[in-house]
Amino acid sequence: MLDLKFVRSNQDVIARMLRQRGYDLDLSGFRSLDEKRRSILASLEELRYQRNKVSDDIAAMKRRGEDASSIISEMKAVSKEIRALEAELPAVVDQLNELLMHIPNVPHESVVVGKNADDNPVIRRWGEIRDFDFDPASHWEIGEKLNILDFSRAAKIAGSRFCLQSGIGATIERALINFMLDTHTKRHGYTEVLPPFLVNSESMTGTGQLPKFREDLFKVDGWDLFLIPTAEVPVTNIHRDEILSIDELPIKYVSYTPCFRSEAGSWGKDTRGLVRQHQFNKVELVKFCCPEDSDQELESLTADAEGILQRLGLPYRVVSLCTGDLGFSAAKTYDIEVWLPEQQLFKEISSCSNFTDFQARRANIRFRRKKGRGTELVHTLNGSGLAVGRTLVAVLENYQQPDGSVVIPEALTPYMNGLSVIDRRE
RNA sequence: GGAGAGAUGGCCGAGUAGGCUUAAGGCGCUCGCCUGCUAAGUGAGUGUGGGGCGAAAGCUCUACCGAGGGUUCGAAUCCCUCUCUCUCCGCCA
Repeated sequence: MLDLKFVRSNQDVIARMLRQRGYDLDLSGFRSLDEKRRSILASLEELRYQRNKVSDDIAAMKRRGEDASSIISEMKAVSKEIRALEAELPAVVDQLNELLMHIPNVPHESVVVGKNADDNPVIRRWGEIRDFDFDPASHWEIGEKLNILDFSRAAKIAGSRFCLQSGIGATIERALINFMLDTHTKRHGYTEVLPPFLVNSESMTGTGQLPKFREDLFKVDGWDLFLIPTAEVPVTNIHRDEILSIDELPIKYVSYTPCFRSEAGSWGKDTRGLVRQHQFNKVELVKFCCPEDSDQELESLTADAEGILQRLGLPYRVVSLCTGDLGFSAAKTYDIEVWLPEQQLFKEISSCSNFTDFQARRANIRFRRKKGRGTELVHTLNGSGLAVGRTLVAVLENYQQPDGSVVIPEALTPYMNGLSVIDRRE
């Protein structure tokens, strides 16, 4: 959510921003709603002032034992007026908030203007794409042959877009999770958190999934609880409605959670394999920092995520999302895309974003500086570090051998009880 | 699930037969003073959101005592509903 005062005095900036993002949003009602709100507030506060003052007079008269009945009946009318205005206000405020909640964040000045993903500039590449002397197989073929991925039984248990991993398939998932958590806690200085996997609607609103993206969520029937689509939701909400001390900043959390997404609107996309599932594991990085540090924190957060791919020896590239491809709450986003040899393309494996104060305003997360009074909103950032399922896809496909076995990256073998090759077992 | 107790500022903690409460007092913090340094002492200041005035520093009004309703001229205080925490009992991985 943007600042009301900012929107009020920067209508032209907002309009240009909406155009660049490809949004069609009518803001014509904003000014009149805003003025209506302020005029109601002005008369309301004037009346309250009067009421407070006269109430003191009544108290004083009563203490002196005087008769106050005529003033009291006078104030009855004032109170009635106050109640009428109080009843009028919420509807106006709600409409104004509704409008504000649907305005996306202002892109960072370094974000290029573009229509869609085709306009995303590639920032850098890392690693060498392996030259296969055979036709590389897809991860689902590899996984089913090795007896570690079982999509048909998962469909029986739960339906499409689920996977059952067994034996080494379960172990390597756990190994990847532990490898990522250890790397981020020991090498990159993050604090590990294990949050609830179900959250209430306030939390979903705080990070922006509600009200706009309800369709993407699984809701628990009969409860105000949703399955989390990403650890970003519970972890960012850790500090909802808090005022942090500047000494605590930056706060860096790493969190493993399963993620649950309905994937409404992506029917027919990535229907096979692990790439797009209703449930997948993810290790997420979340930061809270001072406004002046968030540009740099985004760079280091992205580098931390890249570090995982580098240690696993998986080739990737980093793209910067253009205005047309940028998410609703983000001011700037780097996507890290890993190379998948079977499809011959780079596939998103991490998305690292700076939300500036956009999420913090909605979730009411502030901090106080040592000198100077008042509070400021923190900046929040997050990024996958990494999507575990897609990392497994990349490992299986990039490390496959002609005989159908898969070499385990060196960094991972300590987490695999020393196992260095996944082979067909009887 | 049953019975009881509770929720007050950054923290602790008073305050409920409604009105001199502008939410006492303490801790912490900030800025002074004082003393070789530290500690102690001492003086002042110190919540958040919103509105208005102002170039600004600031001034002023208003709301906020877990959340939401209600009673009243007036609610931290009385009534109702809900949420959460604690104690005991029951059930349970």
